[in-house]
Formats: sequence, C-alpha cells, structure tokens
Amino acid sequence: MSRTPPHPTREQIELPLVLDCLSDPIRLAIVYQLAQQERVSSELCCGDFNGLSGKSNLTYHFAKLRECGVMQTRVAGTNRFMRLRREDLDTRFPGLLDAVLSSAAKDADRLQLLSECEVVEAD
Amino acid sequence: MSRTPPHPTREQIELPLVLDCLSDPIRLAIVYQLAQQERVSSELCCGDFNGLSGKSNLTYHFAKLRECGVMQTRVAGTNRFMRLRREDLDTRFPGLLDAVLSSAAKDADRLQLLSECEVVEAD
DNA sequence: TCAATAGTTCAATAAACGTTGAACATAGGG
DNA sequence: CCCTATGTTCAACGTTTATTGAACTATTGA
Repeated sequence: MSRTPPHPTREQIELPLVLDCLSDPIRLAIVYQLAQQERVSSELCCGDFNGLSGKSNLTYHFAKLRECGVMQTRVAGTNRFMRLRREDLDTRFPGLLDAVLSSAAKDADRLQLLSECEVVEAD
Repeated sequence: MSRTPPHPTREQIELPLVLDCLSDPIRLAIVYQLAQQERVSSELCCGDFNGLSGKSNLTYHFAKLRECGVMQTRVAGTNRFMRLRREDLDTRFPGLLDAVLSSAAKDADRLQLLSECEVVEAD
C-alpha cells in the first residue's frame, strides 16, 4: 500500500494512450463520475466505483487511468482518493476532455455511465 | 472487390468504438491525413497511405475506421476512395473530432502523422 | 490487541488486437 | 487478350487486453 504511485508529467501525457484509456466503457464511466464530482469535492475513492466492477478489476483500470495521466491518485490512510487531471489534460489537449464528456453525457443511457448503487439509490 | 462495404448509420456510431479507433497511431495518422485533405478534394485512396504500413495491414485499419463510422468508403473501378464522416461525427459528438485533430497537430512530430513519402517528397 | 475495512498483487484465462506474407480478385490500358 | 496496378482475403503469429478469484497488506476503530 505504501506510497503514492507514479504519475506521468504533463508533457509525458500521450494522445493515443489517453484515447485508448477513454475508449473502455468502465474507464469512461470512472472518468465521467470523476467529472461529475469536480463540481463538488473533486475527489472520489475506489469504493465509490464498486458498482462498476469488482475491486481487483477496478484496481487494474485505475492503474491505466493513472499511468496515462488521466487522473491523479492520492493516498490517505487506507483510502486512495482520485481526481481528474483536468488542468493538465486541458493544457495538453484543449477541448478534448470536455468533448468526450459531453458526448458521453448525450449517450449516458447507451453507455452505462452510472454505477448500480447510484442508479438505484440516486443519492 | 465487388460492391461498397457496409457502414453504420449515424445513430449507430458509438463513442467508445470511435475513441478506440482513434487511439491507434496508424489510424490516427490516416484520419489526420483525411482531415488535411478535407480542405481540398476531401477524398483519398488506399494507395495514398502506403507510407504508413503494408497494404494488407492498411486494409485492416481501413475496415476498422469504416466499421465504427469514422470514414466512408466509395468504390470506383479499381480504387477505393475514402473521406471523413465529418458531418455525422460532428452531429453525434460535437467538437470531438476537432479536438482530437488539433491535439494531434500539436504533437505532429511525436506521433508520426505523415507517411514517409509525404515527409520525403513534401509535395 | 483484534477484527473489520480498503485496497493491492498475482496467476490464470479467454478474447481481441496488430502485423505479416502469400494467394486471390478486379478493372483498365496497351 | 494479357499485363499491370489496386486492393482484399485468409491463416498464422505473438502480444496485449479485460476479467476473475484467492491470497495478501496496511490502516483504523473498538
């Protein structure tokens, strides 16, 4: 569990890797929920995504999103808090993240962007 | 060779599939070159991309781009002419294609967006 | 101190992916 | 009519991918 895992610098963020990251439905849902959260506290932890898949599968997707620079992970006790690297992405690829997010929002029903608990509990 | 191959309708174009298509460096280069061409005659044929990879590999990538709705293929004699489905993409995912293209343009050197002949001959 | 909670690691698996080359199909020009 | 140019099809291949479950580590609260 130890320390905060490695992240690429802003300049190291690569377009094909980011697009590939966002092309997976589970990862797109994670990013979408992180973007929703931006308006509030900006951070979510792993457990908040349990509706999307099993824990170890989520760990796998979190790693991909982190390694290609889409999100930032912060370790706090037994939790990992994550947020979008919005500023880095917007600098590197202006308009891309917003275009993806609003396209995803249009298709929110097709893509299953909300984890079950959110759909059911709607809190 | 026969007839023009199947294309998805506008509504059938799916965001994750498009992102996945664009995440491959060769396909991104194809799309980039098609976008350059938009200002001129809007169409290019297979042979125009021979610098990017072997012919049969290109056929594979062309099929992916066509099947997920990124480009349109028109058969004319022994040639296949392709163009971006710009209007369909812009309707379905506003701003996405332009954001990808301008991001790609920024990194044009990193990503190898131009086929060798173009780099060498620069015509 | 002990148990519960949060998340990771690892190995296994099945499917999809990108790339290659050889063989094939088709159309057009001499 | 044949030859060439254009592009496809197919099988083979090695790689990467997403997913699973079981075992593990670390932190917190009682």
